[in-house]
Amino acid sequence: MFLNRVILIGRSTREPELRFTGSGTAVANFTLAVDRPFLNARGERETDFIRVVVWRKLAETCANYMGKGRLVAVEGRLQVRSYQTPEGQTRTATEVVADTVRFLDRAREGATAAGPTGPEAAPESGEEPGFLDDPVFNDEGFGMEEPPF
Amino acid sequence: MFLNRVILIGRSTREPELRFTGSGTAVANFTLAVDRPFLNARGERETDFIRVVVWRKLAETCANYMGKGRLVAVEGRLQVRSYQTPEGQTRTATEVVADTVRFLDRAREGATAAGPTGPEAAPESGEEPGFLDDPVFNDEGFGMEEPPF
Amino acid sequence: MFLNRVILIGRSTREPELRFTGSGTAVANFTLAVDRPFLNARGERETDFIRVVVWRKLAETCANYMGKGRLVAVEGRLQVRSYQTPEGQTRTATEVVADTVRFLDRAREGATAAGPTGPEAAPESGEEPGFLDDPVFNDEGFGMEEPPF
Amino acid sequence: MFLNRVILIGRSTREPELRFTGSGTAVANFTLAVDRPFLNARGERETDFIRVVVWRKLAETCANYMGKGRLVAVEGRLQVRSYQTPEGQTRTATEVVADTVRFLDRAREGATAAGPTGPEAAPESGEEPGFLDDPVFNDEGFGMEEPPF
DNA sequence: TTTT
DNA sequence: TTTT
Repeated sequence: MFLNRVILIGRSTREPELRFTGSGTAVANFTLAVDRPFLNARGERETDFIRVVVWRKLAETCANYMGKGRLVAVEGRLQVRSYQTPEGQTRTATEVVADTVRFLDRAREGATAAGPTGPEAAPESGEEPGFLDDPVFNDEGFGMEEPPF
Repeated sequence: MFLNRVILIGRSTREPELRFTGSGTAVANFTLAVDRPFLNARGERETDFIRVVVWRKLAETCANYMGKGRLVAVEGRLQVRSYQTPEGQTRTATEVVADTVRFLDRAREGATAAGPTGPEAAPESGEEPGFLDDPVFNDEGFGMEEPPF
Repeated sequence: MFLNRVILIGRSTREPELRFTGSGTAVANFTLAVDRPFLNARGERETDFIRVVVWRKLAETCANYMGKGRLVAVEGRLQVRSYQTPEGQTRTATEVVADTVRFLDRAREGATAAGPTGPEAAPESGEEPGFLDDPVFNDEGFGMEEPPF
Repeated sequence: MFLNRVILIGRSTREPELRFTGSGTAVANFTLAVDRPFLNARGERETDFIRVVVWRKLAETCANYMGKGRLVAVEGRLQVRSYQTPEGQTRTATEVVADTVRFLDRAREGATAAGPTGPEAAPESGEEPGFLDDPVFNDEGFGMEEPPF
């Protein structure tokens, strides 16, 4: 019996690193800076730095387009994983496994993320995938879902 | 710039412990067992054990009514806190700060949670606050919000 | 540019009616009674009666198991449709297109919903699909999603 | 027994109209254009036009800063209201009662919304409230919530 | 450390 | 039209 839904809007703290599992599945991690909805006792705004994991096509898209500082909306589920430290301690990692990522701003000039196939392959037109005409990316790839019928 | 919303349905793994800050604010922690929405490679269902924190009136309500195994819906925000271990290491704790908790099942006979003022004060009628007529608890207390006008 | 997510917990006001589109796709509608989180000026609790649409396998599951009065959690998107009245007026219908439905209580004895293949085919054991071992139903069928890897 | 949460990201179709109830409570309505997450059978993207209602301080803020075309994130609950047409028919209106609105883009030059005290009072610096330093508006006013302690 |  |  469950429901597990997380929705975040925040800014990426850095370009995600794309890795591959033993069986070749793409996976990427990034961290979202999400401001808290109040000021603390000293009148300062605090920020939660929330780890996000994406898989398959979505991992590749994020690696290509999510430069540092981009504003994104993320939907997913909250996951708590156990792992072993090199010293043999059991530790726990909590992260959002995202199934959808939306880019809410334009990529910046000279953005850090390389684009689909690296800097050399960037389209001359300067068109920026992941914006406007491709409003949403999900696990299955570029912005396409089965319509209701 | 932010949005940070978490919605969970799961079962409480144990009765929350009620504590108080130096300035007397009530706070309670509990863990929610939330099944994952798929079976793993071995055909087993896995579960995330997600830490939840509640404050003030909501902490007291949860301490009183959330026995082990109760099915609850929780709304809140995801928070990442840094803290020091006794050995002086910096570690990170991730938890849901809940602003609303709803009980979705009836309390069990002989439930572990004590009720509003302990077992001795349990109402004779056996009526179970937190169910039916008090369908929602929030930070401010028992199920009341300002209507739109 | 969008995000559109609705999460509801409420009680079904009646058994859904299962219909089929011209091309044979299953579709079902039901209404969820969802209490408002406050009392009105007269001290009464009000209720929103929210229309929900489900498609394909999920439509069949809901038709089979969602009797009147069942407590369910629904996830989906909010949709606004235009349609013509028989008198030729353009009207607007707002409904939640659900992609996930979870049953949060046990089916009642003598429930109205017929079960997978009608009353005659009800399993002798009295086991009630849609509960406990099949905790979630979605568009694709019975409670199975692709795990992360 | 209920949970009722709606989260939307879309663009405002027009400047909200600010009105007041008999007892002087501010209320404003606007419509959000929210693209659907798929293309229809003809390869076109469709859009839901979703009605939103805001009350009190949030109504005033939206009236002041939400020009046509602004990108906003909205959180609230789904409400279904009955009303009478001038011809005496009972009709139903479905809308999102927002408790939080976040502006996700910068106000445009020559924006339609008037600002806090009308066009004449617009700050010379061109600074745009509702952005960056005031990242969120809610029912209670300008971006302030009680911190956990 | 864990719930059904 | 409505659920508990």
